Amino acid sequence: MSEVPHNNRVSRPPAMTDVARVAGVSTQTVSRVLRNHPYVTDDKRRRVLDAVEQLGYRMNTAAQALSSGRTRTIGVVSMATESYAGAMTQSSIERAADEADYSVVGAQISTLDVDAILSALRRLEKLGSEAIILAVPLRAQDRRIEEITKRVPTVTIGGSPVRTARSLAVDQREVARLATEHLLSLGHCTVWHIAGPNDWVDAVERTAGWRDVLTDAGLTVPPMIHGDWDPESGYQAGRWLADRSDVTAVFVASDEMAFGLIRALHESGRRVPEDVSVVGVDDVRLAAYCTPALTTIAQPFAELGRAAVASVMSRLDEREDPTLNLVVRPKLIVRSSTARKRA
Amino acid sequence: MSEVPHNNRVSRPPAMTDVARVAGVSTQTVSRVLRNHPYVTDDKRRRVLDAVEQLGYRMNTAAQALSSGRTRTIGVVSMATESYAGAMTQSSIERAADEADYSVVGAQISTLDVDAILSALRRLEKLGSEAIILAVPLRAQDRRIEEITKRVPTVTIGGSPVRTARSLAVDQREVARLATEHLLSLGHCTVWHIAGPNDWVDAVERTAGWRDVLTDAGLTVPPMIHGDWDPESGYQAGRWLADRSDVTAVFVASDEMAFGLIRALHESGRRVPEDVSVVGVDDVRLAAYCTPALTTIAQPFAELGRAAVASVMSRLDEREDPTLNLVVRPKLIVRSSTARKRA
DNA sequence: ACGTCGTATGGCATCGATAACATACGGCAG
DNA sequence: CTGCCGTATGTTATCGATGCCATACGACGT
Repeated sequence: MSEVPHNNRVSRPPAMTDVARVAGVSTQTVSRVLRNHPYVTDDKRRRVLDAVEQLGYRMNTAAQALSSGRTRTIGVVSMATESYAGAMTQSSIERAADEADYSVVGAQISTLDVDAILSALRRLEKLGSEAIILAVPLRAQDRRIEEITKRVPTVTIGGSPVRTARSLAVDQREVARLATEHLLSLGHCTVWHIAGPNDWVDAVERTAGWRDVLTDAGLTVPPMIHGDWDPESGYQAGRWLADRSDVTAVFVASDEMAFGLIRALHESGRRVPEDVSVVGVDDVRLAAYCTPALTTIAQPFAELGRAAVASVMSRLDEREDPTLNLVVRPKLIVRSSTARKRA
Repeated sequence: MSEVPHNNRVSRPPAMTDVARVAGVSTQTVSRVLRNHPYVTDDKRRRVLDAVEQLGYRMNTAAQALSSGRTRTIGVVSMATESYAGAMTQSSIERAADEADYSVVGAQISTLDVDAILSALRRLEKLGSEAIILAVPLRAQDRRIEEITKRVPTVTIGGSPVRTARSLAVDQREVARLATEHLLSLGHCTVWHIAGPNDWVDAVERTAGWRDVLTDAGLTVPPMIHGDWDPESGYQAGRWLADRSDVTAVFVASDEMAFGLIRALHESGRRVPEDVSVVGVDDVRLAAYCTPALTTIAQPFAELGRAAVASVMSRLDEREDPTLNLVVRPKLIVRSSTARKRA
């Protein structure tokens, strides 16, 4: 052995050989103890554990990954984690992974296109992610993406189903249906809609659900307005809607835009819910506390994140996927931003 | 060489030797090309790159980490990333790290105590994090934590300064001062305070700042109420405050609690801002769009996250820390929840 | 008494990349 | 013409852990 190790670190943290030497066993036995393999006597097991304790030894993840081919890491591709839904999902994924003793590496994309997603996926694959959770609202399917998801077990959350991946999502048409039917049931003649951006599946699905309900009921479908999820865009939409006295019910694709809308209506002297009923989506934490308290559709983000982790875990362990029959239902929460249409 | 590699994978992804063989050079040359080392002729460089392209080769991170001792990974310990502040910080860190071509592994803790933080830190260290960003509002100092931060470059965000780590934070006393002085300047006789939990530094600092301003002005310090950051706790506090007619100005330690408070006041028939002025902290996205639009103290979370990354990066590269003279200032944003005290 | 089996343990090659060292070559100063 | 130096490239040991195989030992059935 030369004086200086090739990577030039002078004093290195204890390695398995150190533990083995102190415990008077082979590295192989140390390895077995640490991974709870059978065929180790209690005596040696104890000596190894003592040595580990004494040296403050912790296993080198890189070496383990290289040798075993397993990284105990899952990758998460996401977008807009600073939004309520994004943050909730991300955070529940991390907690669930943590419980399974897996680490999470994130790859955030800032633009919603195939190239961005691809580069994120490639990065995660290179890092050796054993599984990937794809939590982007991508609509397009892409062959190159599917190639990667064929190699590494993938679950998509809320994105369009990649053919080769398991897909978990709240049914966004159902979300729209709940909202729209709630408004119709209050006697409104039709329901207006402030949609999210067209490249988000969720947005498109909500729009479709909204349109379906109206069409099925034989009602006219009012022109749709597009927002960008930001409250400001809801506000702008509201400025425009406030002038039209025939607007009495609006389904807004997100709570944040909904509050923007309500503010605009308020400023124009149209009261919510007396003059206009508003339903949002997400049930953000402030929904119940702003005025008026917002009627909205809650989505089980945390459950979705947990389910995503459970699903990929089951695939890694070659167990049956516990989420196969899982149905995550959106839920209408009626508060004070909706009311029966005035005569 | 045996037929089956020891880790039992049948067809492995291309390794550097494969690239070397195809390009007709040694692995060393491949390595040099990939890391832009000098002393490689253009001819070979091209052949290597071609081979890389042809094989779809990507370097094995685990092997690289093991061999070089560098993981290009930074760890982030955080709490409550589903809150606005947490999500913003986390997300800005990831973006900044990404630009430096570093990956981020997160370690979320669910309880705010030294043991939780320690185990998170240990996990990150074991994963080989080259640097750690400690974004928890821990108050206590702890020797075991400092031991780790001595080994791996650490920046704390918004936590109490660990002696061995660089600390970045918005001055929370200043936050409180801005809020309290704003309210006093509107003619209020004193300012009430809904604080955050006592184990959060930020909360304690805000309380201290609030108390200082009142004391310096020779005013009586009203009893303080503790919340838990959740809007509901602001609401509960509001139920209690609403009965006291001498309450005309409240500084709330977070926007979410502030909206809870406002709702409670509203329900009790006390108007904001006519009867009671309210200032929050954070400037959440909805602050400007709920009614009344909330006067609040904005904090530059994104800037803080970027600065944290810049700081640890500079230490890894042994450059001068660009954030040494960085001052991140909170900013008062006056909206409609505060008004001059009525005569 | 002896082969067999299950338990317990160690030796060695290996994963994929990098650092350190060795080597080969061409140009240029003396 | 020789020796030295900078460029260009290959060889080998190494990082730290694991898989596979060999081996050793005691118990047990025959």
